[in-house]
Amino acid sequence: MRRSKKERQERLQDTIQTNPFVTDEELAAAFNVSVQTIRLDRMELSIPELRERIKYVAERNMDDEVRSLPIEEVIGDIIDIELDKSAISIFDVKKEHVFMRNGIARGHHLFAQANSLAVAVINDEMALTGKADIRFTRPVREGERIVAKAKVTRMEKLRTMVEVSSFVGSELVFRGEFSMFRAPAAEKDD
Amino acid sequence: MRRSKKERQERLQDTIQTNPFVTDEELAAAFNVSVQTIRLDRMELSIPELRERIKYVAERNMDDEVRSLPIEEVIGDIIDIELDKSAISIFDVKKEHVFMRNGIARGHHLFAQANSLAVAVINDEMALTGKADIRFTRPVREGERIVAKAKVTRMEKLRTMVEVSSFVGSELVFRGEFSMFRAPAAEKDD
DNA sequence: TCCGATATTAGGACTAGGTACTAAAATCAG
DNA sequence: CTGATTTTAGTACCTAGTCCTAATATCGGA
Repeated sequence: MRRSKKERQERLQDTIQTNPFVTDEELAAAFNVSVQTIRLDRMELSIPELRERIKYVAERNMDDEVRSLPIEEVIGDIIDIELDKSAISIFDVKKEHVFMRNGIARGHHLFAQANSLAVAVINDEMALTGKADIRFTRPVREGERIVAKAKVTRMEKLRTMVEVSSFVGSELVFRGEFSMFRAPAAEKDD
Repeated sequence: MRRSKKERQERLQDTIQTNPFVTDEELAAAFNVSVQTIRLDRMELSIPELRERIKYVAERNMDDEVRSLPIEEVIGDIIDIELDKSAISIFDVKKEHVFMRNGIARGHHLFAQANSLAVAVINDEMALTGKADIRFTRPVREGERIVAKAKVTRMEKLRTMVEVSSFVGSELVFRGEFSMFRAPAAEKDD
């Protein structure tokens, strides 16, 4: 064993994540183990086979042209959602999100996460932000994980109010009140 | 012949175009010919096999992801700026900025342009957004050009108020009032 | 109507990149 | 040193094909 099984599996996951097009054979060669070991690893990690991975990526691409607002469009990862009630997403602040000069996250990323979550929580064909009242309460830095919590506070015919609070640990870093328009059907075209 | 070979091949091309995920067997059933005929057709039309098609779509998707994710730098091009007074930037709404299903620009891009401009107009080492009161007055669509105009309305010791109005043509699409903190220089890192 | 050309179908051998399973061998940990 | 864990090996089978040969079906013209 070059390294522990655990480490290999972690790196495997990583490798496949960044390059879903890699075959078991290539992986076996890369990690210097047998193809069967790679397959066992994949099974333990529930990583589908090459063709399924490729298909998944391709399907997501197709969706771009047809389907409705998927999870992929949300900034940050939704970890919990109850439509028209509440939702939680996390967003890891990386180098590309901060000002170079001071390492502080640019406001629009926090806004994007919150706004995105406000859109996602709405249980309708379409949701658009009408108004927003937001407040950045503490700068967020690279490496920090922002947990955004959205709560639907009021639902009217056209307008839905969503309150989003974002935290790093237990500290509030952002708060926003979003007034969302919901459109049950298609166009309100110009 | 159910129909002419020519017609079948045209429809075949069409079918595969809109649904690259279809197998030869499914196509054979659909056109009521044998699988072999479909394969001959594909060959004559130089249409690759299912897996190659899927792979192609998936690869395109990978490219997309790499280029669409980072929201970097100043959002929009600044075309005029007078520090601590006013600034103007333009932002062209492209496919990657809109919701797939309705072609309407996602709010955070408008916010990002405005916020970015509010930061840029501040003549100091550093500027951070403290509060913002924003309003989306009209949906913006793919292909439209947003002109954001920022105006510094009040300057206090720590706080600077910036008003940003964004237009498409002569129509107001977004308005925001930003309360910016300038250069508390956040003692920590760098 | 028959003839040749074109079109279609059938079948076999082979491929990649797997799954699912069994079994043996190697390695680790107490 | 023993028992459990991990790794490797090998088999049969799968899908969605390729490539190739050969037989059959159908059409269009003299």
